[in-house]
Amino acid sequence: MEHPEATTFRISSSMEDYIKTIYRLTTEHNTVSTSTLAKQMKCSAASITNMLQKLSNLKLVNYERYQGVTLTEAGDKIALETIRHHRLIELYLTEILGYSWDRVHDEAEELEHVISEEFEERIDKALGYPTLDPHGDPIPTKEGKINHQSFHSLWNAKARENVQVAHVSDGSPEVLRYLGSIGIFPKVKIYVMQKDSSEGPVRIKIKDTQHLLGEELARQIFVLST
Amino acid sequence: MEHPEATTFRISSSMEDYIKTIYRLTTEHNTVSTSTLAKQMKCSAASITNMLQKLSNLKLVNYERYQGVTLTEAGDKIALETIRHHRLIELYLTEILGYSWDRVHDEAEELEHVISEEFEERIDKALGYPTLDPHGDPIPTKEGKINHQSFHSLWNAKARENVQVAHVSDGSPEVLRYLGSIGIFPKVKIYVMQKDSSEGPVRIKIKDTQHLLGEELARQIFVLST
DNA sequence: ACCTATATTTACAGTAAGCAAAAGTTTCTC
DNA sequence: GAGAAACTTTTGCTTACTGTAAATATAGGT
Repeated sequence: MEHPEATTFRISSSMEDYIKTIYRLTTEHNTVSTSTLAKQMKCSAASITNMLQKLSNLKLVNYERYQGVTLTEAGDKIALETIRHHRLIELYLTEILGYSWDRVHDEAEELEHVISEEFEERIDKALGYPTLDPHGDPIPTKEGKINHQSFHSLWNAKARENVQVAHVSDGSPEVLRYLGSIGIFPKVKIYVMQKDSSEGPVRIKIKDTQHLLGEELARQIFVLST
Repeated sequence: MEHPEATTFRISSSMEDYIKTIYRLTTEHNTVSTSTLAKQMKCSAASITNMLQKLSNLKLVNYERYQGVTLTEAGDKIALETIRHHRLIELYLTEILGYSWDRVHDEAEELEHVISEEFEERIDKALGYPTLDPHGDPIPTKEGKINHQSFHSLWNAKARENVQVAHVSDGSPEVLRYLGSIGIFPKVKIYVMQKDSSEGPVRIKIKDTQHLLGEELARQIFVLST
């Protein structure tokens, strides 16, 4: 039997953004510090502390002063709902409305907080119940399940390896535009030609065309060995 | 030569809602009172005064204490932009996403404040640059032109008149569901059979089926004589 | 172990909304 | 045209979020 445990209080857009960011950062490190959050959210550390105290009172995060923060189960659920909205919207914008993939993030960032359950369901259906967003990131299910897959980044690939793009970071429009221009999208096959030192660029081949990618770029491309 | 006169300050969702409401009410009466606004916006008169002062400082409304309010040209422009968003979204939700017409208002009310110029353009295009929303209300152009047409309401129709539905009020989901259930939509032809006193219901025929409509309902249906 | 540098929190202040109650203005009525 | 009623504004307080500056806790180096 399910135990809905419906949150009775109102969750603001702002709170959703904090929770989403905490979710992302706790998948990389076990716990998140105030200053890390401040940097990510581009706001002062004091504001972070303030919000963490509020979220802690609402039992959405586990928070002890000076000790960093993690999400509670309730917080996790909210994070996944918000991420589901975000990624469904991103995919809808590219697939149905013809957006280029570097434009969808900012639009989704706003829309994700206001769409209704019905809107979510209808675009999910229109998209054929997809599992990946335009950048290759998994879309959580309505029940809050998500496929955590840890790919290695192209930067760590070995020379003479055949790989397939799994997903790319969706943070920077410039990066996405460049990657698109050289044909890097999820599912695309790449041959790693050369990877000399740990500092020099990686040389790759996509459909017979060679490219050199610097560290910053290569680190944002996540691949699967084939 | 155009004179863009771009507003440099930030217009909040809340301000857009006030402006939209003032717009609607000034088409019915020349000037709008604080209390009328308070009733429409379901908030206290004090809050209205407060916001009118703010909007007045931003030169979006003409406001003199105790004397009611109207929109300035800049305010009018914002109202029309917001209404354009609202109506395009409503139409998109019904035409493309399959919403029933009684569900679209609340969703549009939220979305209208957050969509980008690009979103607006893309749904406009997807809809084939439409001019009417699902309730028959005109969609302002991007330049802020709108077809003001004053129809008479079905309540004032004469017996033995053939009329065509032009638009219906989109305020109440219950009303819209009922009207939909008896086949009343924009463009539909109605024959007014009987209209006795100024109080009794109006008897109409739609596709050989008769219906009786009370005053409150009939007043929300606007028609064109044919 | 102590002292300093860094990280975090507290305290206080500002903006944007909102409401109730008090005070002020207009309008209606006789 | 004076008083009452109705409406509007002012005042003062509340909530939500954000920021700066000062205070405090933790952690690293010797």
